[in-house]
Amino acid sequence: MPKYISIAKAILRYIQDNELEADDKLPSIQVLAEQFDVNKNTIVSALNDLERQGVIYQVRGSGVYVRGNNRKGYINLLNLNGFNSILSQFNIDSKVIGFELMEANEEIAENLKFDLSREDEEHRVYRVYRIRYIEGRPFCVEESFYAKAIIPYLSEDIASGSIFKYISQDLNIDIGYADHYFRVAQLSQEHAEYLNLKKGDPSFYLESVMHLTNGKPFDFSKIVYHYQEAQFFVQGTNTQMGY
Amino acid sequence: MPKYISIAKAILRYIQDNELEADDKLPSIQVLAEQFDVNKNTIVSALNDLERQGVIYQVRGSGVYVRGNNRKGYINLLNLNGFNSILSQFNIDSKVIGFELMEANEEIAENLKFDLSREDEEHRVYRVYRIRYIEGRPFCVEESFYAKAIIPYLSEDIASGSIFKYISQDLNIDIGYADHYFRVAQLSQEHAEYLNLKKGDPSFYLESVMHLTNGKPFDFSKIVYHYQEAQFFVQGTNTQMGY
DNA sequence: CAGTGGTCTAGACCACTGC
DNA sequence: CAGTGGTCTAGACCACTGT
Repeated sequence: MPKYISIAKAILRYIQDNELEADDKLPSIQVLAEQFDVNKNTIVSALNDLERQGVIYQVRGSGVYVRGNNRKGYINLLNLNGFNSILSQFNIDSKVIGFELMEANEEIAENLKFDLSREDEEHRVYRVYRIRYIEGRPFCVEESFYAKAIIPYLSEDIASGSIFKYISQDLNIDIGYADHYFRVAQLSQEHAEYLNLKKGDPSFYLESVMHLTNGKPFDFSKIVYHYQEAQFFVQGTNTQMGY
Repeated sequence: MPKYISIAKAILRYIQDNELEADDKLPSIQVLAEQFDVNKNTIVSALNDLERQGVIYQVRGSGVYVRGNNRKGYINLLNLNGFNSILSQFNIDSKVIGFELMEANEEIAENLKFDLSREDEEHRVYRVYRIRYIEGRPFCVEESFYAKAIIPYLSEDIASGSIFKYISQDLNIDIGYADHYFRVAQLSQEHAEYLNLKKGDPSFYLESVMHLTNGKPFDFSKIVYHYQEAQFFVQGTNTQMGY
């Protein structure tokens, strides 16, 4: 692991352990460089990483401050698949209600960038259909498709836990980035039953495509959230690049 | 403007002008450094910026690739307030239905971090209530509160255009970061009328707090989106910092 | 193994804040 | 004006990809 990442982790731990709140000041870059015995630029990299994740903000000429969110009960949308798993203070549990190895249909192929006209390509996907619970309450219904070409093995047992953890830690596959698309929709009868709601109730509908670090998509997911449990937040940082 | 920012802009323009698509390859860092006549590290900074914005992805040992196209008709959530305004290919129009200078109530004070017990502090905010149209269709109802201490002047006329542009370009105020909180809700009678929908219809409800680069919040907004028009996307990048 | 991205250092200079 | 963050350079070395 690069120095700047482990330093970023250490700073994050420092913030959490000392229960620093929003707008509390961190030591200066110079001091941090001395403490960690690295060059100033390495600290700058670590801080840029933390800034990007919404942990801190930096003010030129002044100092480095804790950004700290946030409202309780809101879930970081960019956190969903294990990304930036800071503050994932929730107990997540899963019940698998469908599991199979199947051929990709058109929708799946498009999102996972399969070329269905090629015979020599692996077009099978693991389909995982599960209800996820947060602190014991039904939270969302998730239908995920994992490219077998990239995820060679998956089982119902694994799917009942954290698939993300299995992929990144056991298979040692590097997850790179994800695209999330979402909108509001109305519940179908089936989804309503799983979520203890009524047909036609509003719902939060999310589609995600996850990619490896080399740009290959390996997971396409469709998730229907319980509208009373699903409260999200996203932290944005300006980039000077507008216009 | 820093070199790496203008280089990032140039690269983005290059991608757009040449209509590069997802997974197309960019010149190597070395080549870019020669072309722009800067040090390799400056190119690295520019590319990191573009990566953070979801424009490209980098593969070690291989090259730099365009991350590219999102689905059409989806709006970048982090784009809403002028952030990363790449691909803002929409015509946005506004009709002001309420405008006043008022005292902050508790909710506003909390979000803008006013200390209401202090007599010497400016607690007034500009309240802007407007309907926003996208390509002529009602898109959302927005109620925004701008801290007068930071935004000294605002008018109904300005509010009918882009307030963001006014703040950043005319007032020359540096916008730093924003927190977005959202969930699904049901429409009130009033909102339904503005959006040409029915009371009780599902809606996408967003609250945002925008901050200056020095961490001071200056805008608190509550936005109700038309559930058929509001389709969003967010691009996430993994950070190696999980767990 | 040649080419490419990723990290790190040492040092310089600049822009800004706050006393 | 001292301190702090922001940018940039020159150069070194490492990790990985693809042929």
